[in-house]
Amino acid sequence: MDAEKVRRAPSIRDVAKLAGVSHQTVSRVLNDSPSIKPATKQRVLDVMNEVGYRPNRAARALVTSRSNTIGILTAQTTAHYGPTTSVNAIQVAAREAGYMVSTTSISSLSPEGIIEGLEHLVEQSIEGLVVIAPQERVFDAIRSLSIRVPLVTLDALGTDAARSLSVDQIAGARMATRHLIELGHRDIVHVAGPRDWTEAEGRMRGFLDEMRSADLSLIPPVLGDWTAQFGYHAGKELAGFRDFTAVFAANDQMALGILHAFAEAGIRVPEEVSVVGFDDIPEAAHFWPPLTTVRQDFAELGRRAVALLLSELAGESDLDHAAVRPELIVRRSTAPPRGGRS
Amino acid sequence: MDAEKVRRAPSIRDVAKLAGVSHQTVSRVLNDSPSIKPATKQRVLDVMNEVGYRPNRAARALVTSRSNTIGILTAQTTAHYGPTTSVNAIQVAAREAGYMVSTTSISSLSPEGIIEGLEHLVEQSIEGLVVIAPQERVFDAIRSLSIRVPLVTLDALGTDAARSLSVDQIAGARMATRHLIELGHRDIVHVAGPRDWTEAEGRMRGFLDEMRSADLSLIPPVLGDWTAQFGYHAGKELAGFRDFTAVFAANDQMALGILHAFAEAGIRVPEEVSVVGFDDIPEAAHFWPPLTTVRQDFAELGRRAVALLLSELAGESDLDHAAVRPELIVRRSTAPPRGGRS
DNA sequence: GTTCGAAATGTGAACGTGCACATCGACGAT
DNA sequence: ATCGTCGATGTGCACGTTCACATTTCGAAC
Repeated sequence: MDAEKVRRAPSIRDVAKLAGVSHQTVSRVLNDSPSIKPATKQRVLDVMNEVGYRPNRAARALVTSRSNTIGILTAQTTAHYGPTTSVNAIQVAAREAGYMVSTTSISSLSPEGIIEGLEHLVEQSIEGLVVIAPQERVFDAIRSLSIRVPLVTLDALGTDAARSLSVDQIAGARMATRHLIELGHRDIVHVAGPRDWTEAEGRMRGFLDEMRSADLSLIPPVLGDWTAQFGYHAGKELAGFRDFTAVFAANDQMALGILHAFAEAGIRVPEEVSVVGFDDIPEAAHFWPPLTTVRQDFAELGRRAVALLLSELAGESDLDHAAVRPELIVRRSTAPPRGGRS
Repeated sequence: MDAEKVRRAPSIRDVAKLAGVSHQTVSRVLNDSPSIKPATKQRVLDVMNEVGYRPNRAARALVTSRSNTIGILTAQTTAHYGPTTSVNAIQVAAREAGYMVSTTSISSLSPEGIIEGLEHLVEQSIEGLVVIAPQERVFDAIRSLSIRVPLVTLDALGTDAARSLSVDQIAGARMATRHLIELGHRDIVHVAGPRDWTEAEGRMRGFLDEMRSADLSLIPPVLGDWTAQFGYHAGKELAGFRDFTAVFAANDQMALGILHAFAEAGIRVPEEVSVVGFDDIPEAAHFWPPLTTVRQDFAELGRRAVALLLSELAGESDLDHAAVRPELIVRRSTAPPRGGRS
C-alpha cells in the first residue's frame, strides 16, 4: 500500500509488517514449518500474494550455503541426439525436484577448455555435477581439480573418479554382433568411435568379446569420429576391399554415411552387405534401407542421473545404479549373407 | 595456516587478515578498482591463491542484486539439430561474457507447462532470457507473466513481445522454391511444419510468395509435425497422387521420411520427383540421394542472441538485429522434371 | 616545516534470509 | 493454586559481499 520508495522487491520483513507478524513467522511459512497456526499462515500467504512477494534466492543461498543448482558439463557433441535427449530429461527431472540446472558446454576438448568449463561450474557452487562428455581426458581434468561435489557421469564405463551411469554398451554391442553372426555372417568389420570415448571403447569391447566367443577371425576395426561424414569416407574405402559381408557401425550417423557410400558404389544393402548401427536416433527408421540398430533410452538415463545425484546429496548413497539395458531393433539393413556359409 | 575451525570457505575477511589489509581492499582487488597500489594488490592476490579463495556468488548477488545469469527456455524439440546447436553457441558466448546460463526445457507445450518453465526461470532472477520455442502460445504465456527482463527470441518472425532474431525463413523458403521453379517444376507440393510455429509459418509464406510471383497454381500444402515419421506417412499418401513433380519439405527430417516413402513406392528421386529440405542437418549430405536443402547458421544465431541480450543489458539497445541470410545447398535430390515443360 | 590535494586504504552499514534461542500463553497433571 | 510442557511466535545475529563515506598516507609546492 504505502510503497512510496523506489522499486524494491518486497522482502519477508515487508510481508511481516503488513501481516502483523515477525519476519521469522513469514520465514516459517515459506519453509512450511510444522508449528504454525493455520490462520496466521493463511494471512501471511494472502499478503504475499497481494504484494507479489518472491523469495530472494541469493539471500537464501547465502545463509544456507546451498545453491540448489546442479551443473551439467557437456561436450559440444550435444548436437548429437543422445546427449541432448538426456540433457532435456535431466532438466525436467531436476526442476521437478526443485533444482536449477546450469549447463556449460565446452567449446574445445583441449585440457584448458575442459578445465575452464569445470571452473565455470564450480564457481557457481553447484551442489552436484553431471558430466556428459565421456572422454578420459575429461576425467583427468576432474581429478586434477579435485571436485568435491557428488558427480555422475553418463554413458561411460565405470571410472573411479565418478559414479557412472550408463546404458550397457558392451551388452548392446554384443547384441548387434550376435545378430549378425546368427544371420550367418562370419566376416564382420567394426567402424568404431574415437579411441578415448568410453562409449566407443565399450562398443568395441562388446564387439570383440562376441567375435571371440564365436571364434571368428578379426578384420581390424576402423577408428572414426562419430560423424556421417567419416562414415561416408570409411564406406568408400571399405567398398574397395569387400572382404566382409557385414558392417557394425558404432553409431547411426556413421552407419548412414556408410549406407551412402555403399549406395554410390552400387553395393546393395542388405543383399550384399548388412549394416548395423547404434543409438536408434529417430531418423534411423527412415534411412534407406531402414537401419537395424541398438536402441538406448537416453531420457531414462538422464532421469536416473538426477535420481542418483539427489540420493547422494541426501546421504543415501546406495541407489540402484545398474546399467540400463539396450534393445536390438531389427529393421531392413540386415539379412543373411549371400553365399550363406554357416 | 591456522585454519583450525571447521571447513568453511575463506572469505574476503580471512584474506584481508592474512594480507594485513582491510576487507574493502580485498574487495577492490576483486573488482580491480583503479586506485590500489600494485604491491598491495599482489600481496592480496598471493594470499588468495594460497588459501584457495573463491568469491561467493550468492553474497555478491545479494548485495548487487544482479544474478549474472541468463536463462534459456527451450521446447523439448531441442532434440532437433538446430536448437541444440544454438543453445551450445549461447552457452559458450555467455560464458565468455562472464555470464552463467540456466536452461529449462518445457516438458509439455500446454499453457501450464510453459508457464511453469517460465516461472522457474524468473524465480532465479535471471537478467536476460532467450526463448527457443517459437510457438505463439509461448509468447502468450510470456505476455501473461509480464516478464520484465530483456528477452530475445530465436527463429521467430517479429513478434511484438520480444526482440526476435532469426534466420530469414521467408527468404530461405523462396530460395528453395525458386530453385525448383528454375529447374522447370510447375507442380510443387509443400509439406509444412506445425501451424503455430513461427518458423513453419515463415517457410510457408516464402513458398506461397514465390509460387504466386511465378504465377503457378497451388497444390494444398500438407501440415506436418517436423518428424521423419510424419514425413514418411505424408510421403506414402503423396505417392498415391502424383499430381506434382517436386516436394518442398519444411525440414530435413520430414524430407528424409518422404525419401523413405518414395523409395518404398519405387518413385525415383530426383528422376521422377525432386525433393528439397530445410536446415541442412549434418546428416542431410548423406541421405540417399544427398539432399538439396537450405542451410541455416544456427551457431551464429546463438552468438548473436547473446550479443543482443548483452547490449540490451548495457542499455545500448540498437545493435544490429537483421536476419541472418540462409544459403541454398544444391545436392542430388533435385533435377529438372521428366517431361521438362518450361 | 607547513599545507594541500590526490591517492590509497579503512569503517560501518546494508542486502534478505535462516538459525539458535528466548518469550509468551494455554492447558493438563499434581 | 502451582508447576511443567508444549505449541506458537518473536528477537537478534550471522552469512560474504559491496557501497557510501571517512580517514590516513604521501608527495609536491610554498
